[in-house]
Amino acid sequence: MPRKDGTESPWIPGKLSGQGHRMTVPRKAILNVLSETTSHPSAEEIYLAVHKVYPAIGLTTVYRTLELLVQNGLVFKFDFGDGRARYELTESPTSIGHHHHLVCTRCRRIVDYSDFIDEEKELLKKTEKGLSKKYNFEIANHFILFQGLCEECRKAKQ
Amino acid sequence: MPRKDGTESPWIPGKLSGQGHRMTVPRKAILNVLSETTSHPSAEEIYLAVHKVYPAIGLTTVYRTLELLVQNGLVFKFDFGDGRARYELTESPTSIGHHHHLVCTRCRRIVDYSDFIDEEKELLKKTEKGLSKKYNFEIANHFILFQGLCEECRKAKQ
DNA sequence: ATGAAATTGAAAACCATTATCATTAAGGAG
DNA sequence: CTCCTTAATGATAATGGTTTTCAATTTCAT
Repeated sequence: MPRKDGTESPWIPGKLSGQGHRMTVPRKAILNVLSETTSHPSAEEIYLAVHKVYPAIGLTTVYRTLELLVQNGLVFKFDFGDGRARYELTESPTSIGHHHHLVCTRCRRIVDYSDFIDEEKELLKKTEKGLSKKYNFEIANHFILFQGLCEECRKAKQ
Repeated sequence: MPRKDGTESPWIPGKLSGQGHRMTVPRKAILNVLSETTSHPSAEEIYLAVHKVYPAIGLTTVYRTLELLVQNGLVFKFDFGDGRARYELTESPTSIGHHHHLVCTRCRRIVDYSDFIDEEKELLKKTEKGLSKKYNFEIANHFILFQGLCEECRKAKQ
C-alpha cells in the first residue's frame, strides 16, 4: 500500500494496516525517529526526539505507538535492568544493523557488538526452527545478552 | 568461609564476604528461597516465599539483597517486558539448570527451554572468550531470548 | 562482652508506565 | 470532495514496582 505522495516510510504494509490501524502524523514521526536512531532509546528519549520535530506529541502517544509496534513485530523492546524499557526497530534500514549486547552489571554500560554474529547466525536459525516446531511459536526475533563486569568496574571492586 | 554450624549455603565464599558484606538471617532466607525455586520469581514473589519462613522480612530488604546478589554475579536479573524484574540464581545447584527463554509478545507467556542448548554451548563459550578479550569484560553469564507469537495468539490475531 | 559499622524494616518518595476521557483526525463510503 | 464512523490523540490522574530515608537492630572483629 504505497502512499499517495510517493514518499517511502518504514511503515510496513500489511503488518499494521489491514488490521484497522491508521497511519497518523505522530506515528510517522515516531517511526522516522526510530529509523534514524543508532542507539537504544527509552520512551522518553524517543518522545524528546519526536518533540523537536512535532511538538504537539504527547508522551502517552509514544508509549501507545511503541506498544503497537512491538505487538506487530516491527519494534523490539527490551530491558537492561535500569528500570526503563528500550526500543529498536526490528529491521533498521539505515542504521546499526543487527547486533547483540554486552552489559556491565555494575555501571550498566552497554556495548553493542556485531562481531561473532555471523557464526551465531546459522545456529540461531537452526534453533529457531527447532523451537518454532516444538513449541508452536512463530518466532519474530531473538535477543542475546552477555553480562559481566567492564574493566573499570573490575578495578573499582578492589 | 564455611559456617560454624556446618550447614552449606549458596553464599559463595569470597564473592560476597571479604567485601564488608555480612551473612544475615534475611539474606540466608532469600538465598534459600532462590535455590529452591524452579521459576523466575519477581521480587514480590520472593518476598512472599521468604515471608512464610521468616515473617519479619521486609520487601525493601528483598530488593536490597537481590541488588547485592546481582552486583556480585550470584543472581541474574532480567525483564520480559511485563513491568517487573525477575531473578534467578546464576548457578542453581538443585533446581532448573541452565535454560533459555521463549516469550510470546502478545500474551507474555514464557517458555523455558533447554533443548538446543548443548549445541549452543560451544559457540557461546567461543563468543564469550572473544568478547571478553575485545571489550575487556569479565563475563559472568548470558541470556538468550526468542520472541514471537504462541499458537493461541496467532489464532486470536485473525 | 563490646562497639563500630553494616543491615534492617516501615513509611514515604520516586518515577516509568498505564488508564481515563473528552477532543481531534483518518480514511472509506457515497 | 464531503460525511461520518471509528480510531487515535494528549492532558491529567492513577497505578504500581522500586528506591530512599532514617531510626532501630544486628553482625562480627576485637
